[in-house]
Amino acid sequence: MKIKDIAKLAGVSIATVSRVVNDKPGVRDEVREKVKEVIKEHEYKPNLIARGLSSKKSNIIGLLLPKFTAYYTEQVDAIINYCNQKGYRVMITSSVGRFEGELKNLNMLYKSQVEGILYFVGKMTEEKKENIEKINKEIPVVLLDQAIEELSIPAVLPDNYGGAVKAMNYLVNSGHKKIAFIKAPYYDLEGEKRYRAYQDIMKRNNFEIKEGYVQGSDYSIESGYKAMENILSKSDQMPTAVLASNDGTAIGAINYLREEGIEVPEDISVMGIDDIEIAKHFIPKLTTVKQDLYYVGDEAIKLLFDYIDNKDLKAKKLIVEQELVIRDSVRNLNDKL
Amino acid sequence: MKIKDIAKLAGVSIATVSRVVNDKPGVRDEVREKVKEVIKEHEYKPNLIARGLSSKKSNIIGLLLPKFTAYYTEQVDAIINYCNQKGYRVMITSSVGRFEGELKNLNMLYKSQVEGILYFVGKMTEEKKENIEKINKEIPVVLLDQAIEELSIPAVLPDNYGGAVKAMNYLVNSGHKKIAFIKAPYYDLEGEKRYRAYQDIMKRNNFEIKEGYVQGSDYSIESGYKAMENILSKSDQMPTAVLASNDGTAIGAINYLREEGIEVPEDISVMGIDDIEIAKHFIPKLTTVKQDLYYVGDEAIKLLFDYIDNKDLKAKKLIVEQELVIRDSVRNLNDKL
DNA sequence: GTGAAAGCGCTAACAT
DNA sequence: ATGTTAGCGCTTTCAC
Repeated sequence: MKIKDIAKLAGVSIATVSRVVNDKPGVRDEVREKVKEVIKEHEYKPNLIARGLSSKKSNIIGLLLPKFTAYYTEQVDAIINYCNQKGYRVMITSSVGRFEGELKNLNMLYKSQVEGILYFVGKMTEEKKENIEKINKEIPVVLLDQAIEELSIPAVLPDNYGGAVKAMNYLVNSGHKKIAFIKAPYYDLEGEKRYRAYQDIMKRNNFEIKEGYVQGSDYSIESGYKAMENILSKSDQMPTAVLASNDGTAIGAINYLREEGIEVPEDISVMGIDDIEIAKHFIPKLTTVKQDLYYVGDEAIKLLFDYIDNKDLKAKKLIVEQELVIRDSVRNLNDKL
Repeated sequence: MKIKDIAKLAGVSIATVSRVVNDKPGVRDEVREKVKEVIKEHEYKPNLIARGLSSKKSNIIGLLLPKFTAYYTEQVDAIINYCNQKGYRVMITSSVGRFEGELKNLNMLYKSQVEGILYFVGKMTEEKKENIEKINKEIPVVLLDQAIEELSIPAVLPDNYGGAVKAMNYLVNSGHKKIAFIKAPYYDLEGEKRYRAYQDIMKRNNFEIKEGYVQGSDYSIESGYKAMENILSKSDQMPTAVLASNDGTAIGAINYLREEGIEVPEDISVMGIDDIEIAKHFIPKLTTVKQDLYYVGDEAIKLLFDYIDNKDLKAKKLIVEQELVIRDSVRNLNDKL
């Protein structure tokens, strides 16, 4: 069934059918009803590809992810919901970490005539920056996870600096002075902000960052376990608390401590960042800083549509606040045990 | 840049450009090189929408999910990877649980001329069955999560019955006789199979399913907590082990037990199903049955392509085996403590 | 081996 | 208010 068939069946021209399909004015109610009837009876469904070609508007939003992991589900969920509800379709792409794949996928979206791209940056590189800048000249792009400081491209980011500050202040207010830190991978610019927050708060309080207190991770639970091991083995003074860059590494750290017979939070306090689902069910329930990822996704897609509607919009960088979630993994040293 | 511009620039016809773009024969090497050069220089990228209309082949696969949750990430990851690598794009859709939304999304995929649909069924209803049957007459559909017994539609399913049997046998071999069960939600047909396995194994061993031993859940951690509470309060004889329908409810159950001061696995053993990421990091490390979801997704997309290539293929229902993962949450009653 | 031309199924400008 | 028609950017016969 195509528009031509419906036109013939309804005894009108294809232009008229097109008008009623698209709810456009200029058709007598009587005729409109008749056409609608025929459409319904024959279950006519317009070919969106043809429509796209003709109208030069695809009604498709492109999504570009590095590897597809649980971290993205809420954001992607928000994006899909918003688009589907608005009558937009979303084309999703993931690059399994390899950069060539990412470039290929970016081009695929471009060739698909998507109206805008939501780009989850993941690991930022110079090459990537160039490509993003280039594509953004043709198609509106909104960045997630990481912004490009020097470029005027809209982005929505969690307030990682502010969130880490909140975490650190909570630790400090709970009486902790010897605080260790599990770092994000080096390429995560946003992770660097958390590290800066850690350093700033330590400095502001005149707490010394002892040797061995800062250990790296790749955000995995396993790397958190390893980092905790390093903190203990490489510090001559045991910390009373450790702030992990995400909940996963916090969980890994706790696991290591337990295996060593060190109680959390009695002996050492551990704090995470993210508030992933398991955080509130882990034992001890994880004290962390919440990042509302559904909200982040929602804001990002809205920003993208703003940007599509008004390409000249000043590129806006939206910072989403994080909020402290106090649970059981941090001990208040001011209290008696 | 469109094909016409390239043709002019290269001094050939658009047909020739089309041939080289699509790596088709019938072009002198010399000319082919020349055209490629021009394409490269001007970064010409073919408009896939136009190609789709002209060739009547969209190169798009549709994905239909109920709500988008962490459970789907691995499967979706596998699907996207496979498609992207094959030069296919994937259009993703999620229905936030509401059925009207699902029907709308199904039509959206249809109108988008997708070449095949991967349908994560979630909750099965009569209405849904009809719609699936109908759409499958036009577009190849492969079902995930749940099959429709009476319809000849390909599906790939985890072997939920077999998996639960493995879990139960492990419990039995570990000396457990008083085994409780946390059920899946009623609408999950696959969950029912796990329940049947539980009943069958209990019966085969002449173990009594005591009152209160079977409690419902909605798969959430919270509902597992609640189910465990019910098991304890409604049974006059405490079980020595409980099999949960998924890892989430197993974790909820363990949390409840710990709060009650009941040790796992010393006092009560708890076993899950799924092997979600946190399972191996939870304390105690969760004994469970592994369902390789990446594999499931991979098989599903392969099956879909088979189906697309050969629509008359006898609809195949692929059952993916599950495997026992022994960790620390089940006690062997045959051992001394 | 190469090009001209006829669509693909729509939308949108232009007539009427 | 309705119809005619010219594209949209490609692929694909069919001639040459």
